[in-house]
Amino acid sequence: MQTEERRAANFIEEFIEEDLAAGRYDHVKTRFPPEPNGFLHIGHVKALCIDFGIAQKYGGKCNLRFDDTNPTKEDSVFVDGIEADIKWLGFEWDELHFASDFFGRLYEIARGLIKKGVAYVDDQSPEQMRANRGTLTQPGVDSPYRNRSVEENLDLFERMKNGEFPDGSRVLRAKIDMASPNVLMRDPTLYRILRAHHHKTGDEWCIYPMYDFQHPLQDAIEGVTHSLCSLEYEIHRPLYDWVVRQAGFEHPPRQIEFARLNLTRTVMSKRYLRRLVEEGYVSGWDDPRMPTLVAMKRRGYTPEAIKDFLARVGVAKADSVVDGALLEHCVREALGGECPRAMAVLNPLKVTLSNWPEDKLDSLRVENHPDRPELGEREIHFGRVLYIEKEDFMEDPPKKFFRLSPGREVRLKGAYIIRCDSVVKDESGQVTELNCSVDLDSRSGSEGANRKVKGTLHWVSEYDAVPCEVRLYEPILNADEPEDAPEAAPDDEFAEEAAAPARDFISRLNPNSLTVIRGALVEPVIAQAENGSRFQFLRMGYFCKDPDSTPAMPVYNRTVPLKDSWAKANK
RNA sequence: UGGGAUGUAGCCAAGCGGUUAAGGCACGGGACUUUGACUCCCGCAUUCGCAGGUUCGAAUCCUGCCAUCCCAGCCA
Repeated sequence: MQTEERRAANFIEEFIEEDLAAGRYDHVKTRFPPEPNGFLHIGHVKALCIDFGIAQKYGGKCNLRFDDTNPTKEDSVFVDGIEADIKWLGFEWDELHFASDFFGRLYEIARGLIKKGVAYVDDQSPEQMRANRGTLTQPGVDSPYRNRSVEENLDLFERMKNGEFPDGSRVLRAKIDMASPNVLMRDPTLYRILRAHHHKTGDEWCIYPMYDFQHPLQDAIEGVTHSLCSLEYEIHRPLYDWVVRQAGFEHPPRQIEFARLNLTRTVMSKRYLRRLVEEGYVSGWDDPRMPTLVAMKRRGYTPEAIKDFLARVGVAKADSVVDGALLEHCVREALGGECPRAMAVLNPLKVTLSNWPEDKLDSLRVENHPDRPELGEREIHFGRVLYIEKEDFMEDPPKKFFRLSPGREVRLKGAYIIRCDSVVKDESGQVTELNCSVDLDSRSGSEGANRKVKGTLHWVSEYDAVPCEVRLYEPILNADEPEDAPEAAPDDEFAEEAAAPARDFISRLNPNSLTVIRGALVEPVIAQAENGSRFQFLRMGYFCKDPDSTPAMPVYNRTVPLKDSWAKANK
């Protein structure tokens, strides 16, 4: 192996190496700062991989910090969930912090800004503030309360804290520049009055710091050197720097922004995910169709697959939408070498072998993995009646159909070669059963098995078959339509809703995102496995046993299907 | 119409003035195959949003234009 010099893998690492080389920092410290208002999704994992990955690469540490400054949206169940998710991924944080543990210190820093004359209490209503903020093209105008004395501001701010004023009646603002072309710099709010029960501080506080005040200070307090965040915070950087500088920190952290992850046919906004859960479009945050980590875990994705995916996606500043096929590829690659194989017939078609004695049972040894003999073998049984996949039989097959059809032969994996002699149909003409004959000399492993046969099918004997529920998934959103027919966007005055796209994302939900198959038949190993167990169901994909399983009815989620060039060719 | 950012193949993404523009996914072709899987070969941008300019030489520098994203929460 040749020596490999450490190279910056992306622009963030380039910046860091420049900083290190220039002596601006002599170490690297990062942080992952979620708000505990929901579960982590794969978009967060991109940030996680960057924050933890960079700290590790440069011999530094990464903190986990909860930015819990808005008690109306946060809950400790999310704190627990996020911690569990990060551990599941295999990351280890250095220090664990809560912004709320620093409310006292933040309050003192705010008082310091007031004393410096760069923060003031504003009595304007939210409506007045909005009106006076100006627009993107017009400057704002100063608040009539902007030039209060330091003493009055100090007094008012303390009384805000003491609960003397109703919610929303006053705020603490930074005194910067109401005419700034960057709207965020037009005297941003630093503190608001909010009576809400906080998951950690309870009712101790009735004023809470805003993100733009808390976040940079918390970074500085923790000694973060590089504060990595997504692109939408780019405009906040001047304010971030302003706050840290005004607070007098000597070693200001450097904020660097990168593009967040988007995936095709995937909902990634926390607000929409919440809506899917609350309105019952999915069964919960861990519904396997969700992009959350709890859902991916339940579906059968592994931490390695997810991290590999993010490594392949890379880090850059261009807005992008990554093809979900890349994620699936990473999942298959991670599972392919590991998962034992077994057979499951999702949509059974009964096969009766005319030349096989009624009560004769052959015991067969089959490999658990084609490339890993150390994974051993298992025993399955072959009898007169067995089941194959409905889609593996066609009465009038097209060219290149290598499966079963009248008069044709096919190999049953690990067993015998059979030929279809006749077809049984119901009144409506549907094929309900096949009569086949076995080549008795073709038992797997024997001399007679050593001949070319068009196709090899998976199967389960009636003797072995255990009923199973199988759940198949597709992306939660429909494929993008070529033309986005714009729906009229109602002029709504609610800022909260203004972010909603013209077209309701609910109308884009894929009606086929979940298919439940109740009549599947599987081998005993599959039925008896523990929840969370993974198998490759031969030719059908990777599957993971769901916690909904009962002793009477195992339930499996399809993690991802196998590639299927036949299905593709048929489209 | 203000400010901040971004534009390299179907999708990501290297490239940082000097021979034929990395790599992955997707896609197409072939080999192998008791999984139409896996694996293995081969192919896949005369061109870097567009137009000019500088230069012996430009995806890389300059100018202009176009497109897209972000910002007017007492959310983060």
